[in-house]
Amino acid sequence: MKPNHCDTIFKDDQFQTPTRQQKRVITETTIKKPFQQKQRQCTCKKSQCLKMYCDCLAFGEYCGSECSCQNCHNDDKHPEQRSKVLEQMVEKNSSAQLKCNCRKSNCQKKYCECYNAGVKCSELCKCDDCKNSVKLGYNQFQIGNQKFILIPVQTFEQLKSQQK
DNA sequence: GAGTTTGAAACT
DNA sequence: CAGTTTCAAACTC
Repeated sequence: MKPNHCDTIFKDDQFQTPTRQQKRVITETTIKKPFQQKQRQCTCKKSQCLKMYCDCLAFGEYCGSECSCQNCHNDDKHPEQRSKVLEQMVEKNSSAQLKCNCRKSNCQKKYCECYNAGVKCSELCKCDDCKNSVKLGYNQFQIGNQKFILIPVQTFEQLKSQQK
């Protein structure tokens, strides 16, 4: 599995863990280990945390103590099943495009992948009555009133050292 | 906190 | 490919 995740989002002086919907955008940028990452929390009951429904797995992470999942297989005791799913995930992500099929949310709620990632809906989308007018550049996200900028880890580390 | 709504992911 | 079901998160009350 190729290393392909950048998990650092820079917002003023705070750092946040990206959500599942932001992931597809993130995977195209720089890519390294998460920095000061908040433990992801899932509540999976039926998927055994072995499907993309699981937020932790969707990021290639193990479930942790913060999770309240049931019958979790996203741990180091099920390496074969886990790696199999992750390989499929990488294949999908390598050609991933941000597109939604929203019917009722007008692409104005976080149900919409595009909206949640702060990306304007495109012609790839099949959404109904789209009102998603978010117009941020690549690597930028807006959630509520807060804007987020995705930056390379190296840049992040530079900024961090400058702040001291 | 419980129940409902939503749409991606999975399945057929 | 399209339609349906399953699922967990987003949302509402």
